[in-house]
Amino acid sequence: MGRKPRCSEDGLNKGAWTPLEDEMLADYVKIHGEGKWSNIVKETGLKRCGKSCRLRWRNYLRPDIKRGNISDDEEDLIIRLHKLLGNRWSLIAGRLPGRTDNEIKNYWHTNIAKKAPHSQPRRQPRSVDRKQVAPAGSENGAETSSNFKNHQTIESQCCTPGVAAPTTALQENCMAQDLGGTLAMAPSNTHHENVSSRKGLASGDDDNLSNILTDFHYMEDFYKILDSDYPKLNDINDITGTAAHHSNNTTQVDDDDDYSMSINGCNPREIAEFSEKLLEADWTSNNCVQPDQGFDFMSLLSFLD
DNA sequence: AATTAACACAACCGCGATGGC
DNA sequence: TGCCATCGCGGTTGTGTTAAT
Repeated sequence: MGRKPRCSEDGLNKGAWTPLEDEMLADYVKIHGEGKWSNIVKETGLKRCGKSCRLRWRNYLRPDIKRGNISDDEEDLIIRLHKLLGNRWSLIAGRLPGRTDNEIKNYWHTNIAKKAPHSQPRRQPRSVDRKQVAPAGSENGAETSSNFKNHQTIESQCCTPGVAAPTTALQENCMAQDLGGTLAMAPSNTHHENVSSRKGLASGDDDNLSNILTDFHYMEDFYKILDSDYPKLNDINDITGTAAHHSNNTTQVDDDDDYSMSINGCNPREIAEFSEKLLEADWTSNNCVQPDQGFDFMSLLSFLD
């Protein structure tokens, strides 16, 4: 719907940015702030489309950008988050202070993906004319990029029509409490677009129960993927002191509740509450972690351990 | 030193989502 | 309610740099 003309039209510049263009863009943002990218052309005379300006600012000019030298810890976190989230680069970037989605995506393709046992090089050797390679979506093209798509990611689980996960209530409940609390530790601010808006993640709305349940399937895989120790969940119970009864008793749910039954003994209301809790953590914004906010990077890493 | 292959990353493209009118 | 402008995202491409021959 209603697409603007491409950047290449209207006599706008393309390709590498010049220092002068960078300066003009930075000056504009300094004065007007981020957003309203399309006004830049009108107000500054910069011959770039708004889209290009936004990208340049977000990926290159922003003052809090940390460039180059992705540390081992960061790489480890990227790998784990990728297992968790799939190719949701912006979400991954949101957990890596100063890193951009583009940078992480590039880093993944050039450094991490090729280390993966089952992955193939992203690009064809130069001897192969790229024009002859089938475009993405066709069988050949899909093969190249599907190394990532085929990853058994939680995202794919999320997108699957909701089916109650076959995990035990105890596991779900414990994971919920553990994960919810841990995620909440991450500094966050609100962002108009969050996980729920993109993927229909639960927001406490009864209509989203299936999504909630799917998300707990997600949690199950999450722990599997991260090689977590399920038996340790008992220890978590001891800490939270709230989940133990679920292992022995089927939770009763109010009759007037839309949740007509408990799911494997796990109270759906608790699931919903957890989901809300989960969503309190902003998983999308690159701004969620500012350099001066003391982001507990190691805490997140240890959580993922 | 010249050529070729591979890498690294900036930038572009198309699409979906969202909000305003 | 539908249209349009805009934004944000993920996938892909282009191109400069580096390594290998």
